[in-house]
Amino acid sequence: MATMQRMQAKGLELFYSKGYYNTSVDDVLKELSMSKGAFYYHFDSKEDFFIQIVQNLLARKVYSTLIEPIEGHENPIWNITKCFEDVLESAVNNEMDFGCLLSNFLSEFNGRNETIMKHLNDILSIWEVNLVYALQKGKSNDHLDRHVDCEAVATYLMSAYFGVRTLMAGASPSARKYRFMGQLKQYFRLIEAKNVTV
Amino acid sequence: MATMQRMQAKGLELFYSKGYYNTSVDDVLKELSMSKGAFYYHFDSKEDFFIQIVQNLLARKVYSTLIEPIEGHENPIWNITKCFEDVLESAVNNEMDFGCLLSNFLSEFNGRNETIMKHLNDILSIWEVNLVYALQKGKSNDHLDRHVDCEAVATYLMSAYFGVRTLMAGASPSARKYRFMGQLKQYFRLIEAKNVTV
DNA sequence: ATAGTTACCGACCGAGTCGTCGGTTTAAGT
DNA sequence: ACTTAAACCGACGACTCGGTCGGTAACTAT
Repeated sequence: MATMQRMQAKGLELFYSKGYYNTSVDDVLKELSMSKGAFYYHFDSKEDFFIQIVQNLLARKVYSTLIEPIEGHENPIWNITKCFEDVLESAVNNEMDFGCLLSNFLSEFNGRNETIMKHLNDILSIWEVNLVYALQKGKSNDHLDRHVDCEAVATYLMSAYFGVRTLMAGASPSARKYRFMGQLKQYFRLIEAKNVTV
Repeated sequence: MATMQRMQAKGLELFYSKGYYNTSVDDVLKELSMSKGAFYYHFDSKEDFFIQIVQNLLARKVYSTLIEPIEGHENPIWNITKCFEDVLESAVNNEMDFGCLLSNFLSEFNGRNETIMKHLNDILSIWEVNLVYALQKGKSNDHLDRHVDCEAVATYLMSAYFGVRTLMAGASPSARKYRFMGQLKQYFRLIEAKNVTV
């Protein structure tokens, strides 16, 4: 049991830094000083290994970093702002960012592995559903303008988040985070209660 | 000459659909019915091949689809809206989207190949510079509110674009494009002249 | 004691990878 | 007709990859 978890944790770490196709099973094993036999005792294949990681580690971490923080009955705009701020700050500090992982893996597997894409899309849609739900609750609590299209806002927020992570990977992450958050806050003023939107 | 260009065009096509690390030189050669000899006569290595493609094809296409359309003295907001609309529409129709390519490659090479990352970042920063310039010109032409932070808007727009492309790759691209563009237009109302922003 | 199960080892296989190299064709120059 | 060089061929080497398999040590049940 502990072995499986060690393998998964290290696997996620390497897949995160080098990508799935660019990380070999031997790479993972070498870092753990373990053998091929141990690996194939616990997992059917490299793909199975990855899917286990997605379900056990990625899904839970996306939940705890991107979904849980925006639950509750407070103003969803404030919650989402705080959530993005936190997660981007940890990204600046080179900590593992599970939302970014999701976005990277979506790019890497898109059109290349249907099975894995399905699992990733499941996580994506859970995030989406929860965002929409949080926004709708915000509407009924009079935090959001009642003309707001919650699905559209959710799509827009997910886009913006994925995009800024790609961009931050390129150069000057700190400056880009700052600029991005500034504009996001501007955007949020639009959908706040008391503003009229279409 | 013609041979090199055929190779590069096919190379871009395959790297786009399968990724760089997941496409072998033999894959490209097989589709062209050409030999290893021909390949290594024209290019030093697979990496050299890719860099040539980036400089010759990707850079030019990014220019013609994302930069040229927003040049000129008209309202940059209108230009950018139209530009994004067009390029996302072609993405919906499964045509090759060079902005998306840029974003995919940024993910794929991030932390894995410094040399290639440098070339990609060059293209990225050309796009950024031109966006900022177009926005600044819009400010002096009174299309944009004069309090707008052009760098921040550019960062935000690039983020949003990259993100929505990642998201559209997942599922229901058409619906997501529609929702995204709707919110983008809302955002643009904020930075138009006559609105006050911070 | 013995038999069975769990967890693990690591040599090995075949397929595929990038890149090399000796050789061939084609076309132009003299 | 002869030389030369550009363009191209494809077998091959060196290596990496995911995955297999026969073996083994430790523990448990009987």
